[in-house]
Amino acid sequence: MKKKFQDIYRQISESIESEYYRAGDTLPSENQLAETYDTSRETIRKALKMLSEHGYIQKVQGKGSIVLDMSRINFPFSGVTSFRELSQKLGSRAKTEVVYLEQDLGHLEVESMVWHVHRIRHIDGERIILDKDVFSAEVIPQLTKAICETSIYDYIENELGLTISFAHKEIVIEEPSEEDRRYLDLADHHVIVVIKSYTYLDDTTLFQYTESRHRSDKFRFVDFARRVQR
Amino acid sequence: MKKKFQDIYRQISESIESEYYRAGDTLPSENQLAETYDTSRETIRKALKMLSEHGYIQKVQGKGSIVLDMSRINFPFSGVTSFRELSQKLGSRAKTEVVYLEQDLGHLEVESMVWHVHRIRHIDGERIILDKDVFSAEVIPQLTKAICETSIYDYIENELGLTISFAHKEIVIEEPSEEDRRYLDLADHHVIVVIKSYTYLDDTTLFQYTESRHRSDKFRFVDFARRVQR
DNA sequence: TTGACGAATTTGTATATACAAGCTAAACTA
DNA sequence: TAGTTTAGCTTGTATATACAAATTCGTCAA
Repeated sequence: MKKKFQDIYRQISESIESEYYRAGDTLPSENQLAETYDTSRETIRKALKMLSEHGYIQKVQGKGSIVLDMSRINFPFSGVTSFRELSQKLGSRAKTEVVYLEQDLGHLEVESMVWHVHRIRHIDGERIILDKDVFSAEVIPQLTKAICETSIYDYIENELGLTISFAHKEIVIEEPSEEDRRYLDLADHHVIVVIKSYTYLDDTTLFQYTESRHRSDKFRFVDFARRVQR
Repeated sequence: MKKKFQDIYRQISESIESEYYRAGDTLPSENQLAETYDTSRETIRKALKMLSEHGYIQKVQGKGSIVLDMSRINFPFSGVTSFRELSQKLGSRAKTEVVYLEQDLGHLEVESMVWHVHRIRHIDGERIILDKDVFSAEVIPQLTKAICETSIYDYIENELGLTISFAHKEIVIEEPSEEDRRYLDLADHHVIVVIKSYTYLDDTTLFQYTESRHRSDKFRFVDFARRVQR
């Protein structure tokens, strides 16, 4: 199937990012867009719903769809994103170093075989982030240093054909552990920002637990949030 | 209008929270639900979409809608939420103290009249959070100490009839300022978690800038996030 | 001039139909 | 028995229609 509404979403979001539509502008009406893209109004509405959820536009009944100012969202950390995808924005400034890779009998929801991966994320030559991952070996039978250095998410989605779907995340502040001190360039920063996340596949199986340990001065979390209705 | 799909969302979400449907269960099919609630399948789908976005269920094509384990989300901070709404979960353990309330010519997107509100949030008798708000006086003509002590959001939505819609948020770690030291019980915690947020109304007007300054040991950010498609 | 009213436009909700795509389990075949 | 196919279920996408609700703006009247 074509997934027309996703194509339309992509086209309009690109038009907003390239500033063909500017912040404050009103998009063409749903009926106009339906004619432009030779489709039905409902399909347009699905695309606009996505744009609204991702912070591109605000819909106002009776008025239209107003383009929002996306420029403030310059570090889209929200959502489930891999360091690989993030580092593409940083370019050559980011590097990954695998310091530990083992398979053993561990605990991830239930007792079973798991992979342990510890990685140091370098940014501008400094060791800023320590990622400690636990992966289910049932889901990921094989794991190599090369995969860990590039992108595990890429491997899971494109090589294994699995679909990563959602995550529970938690951010807390901790004292640096002995391990943090060894692997990170802490200087005189005396706290660590820890992002703990449980990541799930399409079929709701838990396949990853991560502790992403950040040097506090380099940590920044940016989010776009809609008010939830009660 | 009735907004059937919201009613259905509420009913099903309550059924999940009361554990009528348990984690791992499959909900009745969309066609069955449509018959049960005497409505069309599209209306059911809108309700299920909301449940999915809020982390209640996971939809799997060809299989059904699987109930997720919500129990890990015990401090739903994500989304745009007021301290008032949060403190309801804390019960009598939370208290608000207004330490500053002034109107003057300030800067919120453009030079105009604004309200400045500084509030200390007490939890279990300790001064944990310092909230520094800037409100547009155009949107909120009148503001009293009593309103600031209960809930400004409540006042805006129920008294003024305005609709709070979305926010840009940013979380960073900072050194405590002189003000932080004066107003908070910092003990020997030497960093502050700062949540900066810009909050907007329905019609995309910016009406609030907030710096919510938390003692780091009491800070916890919990989130449910779906993987964004590219 | 000002206010009230109403028509036109825009988004929101509800319903119906059709077919595609993915999963499961029964039926079938070698 | 073991593997394959198929039928029937599930959710996903696309389309069409109808009416409700909110906004905008022109028209009309006092």
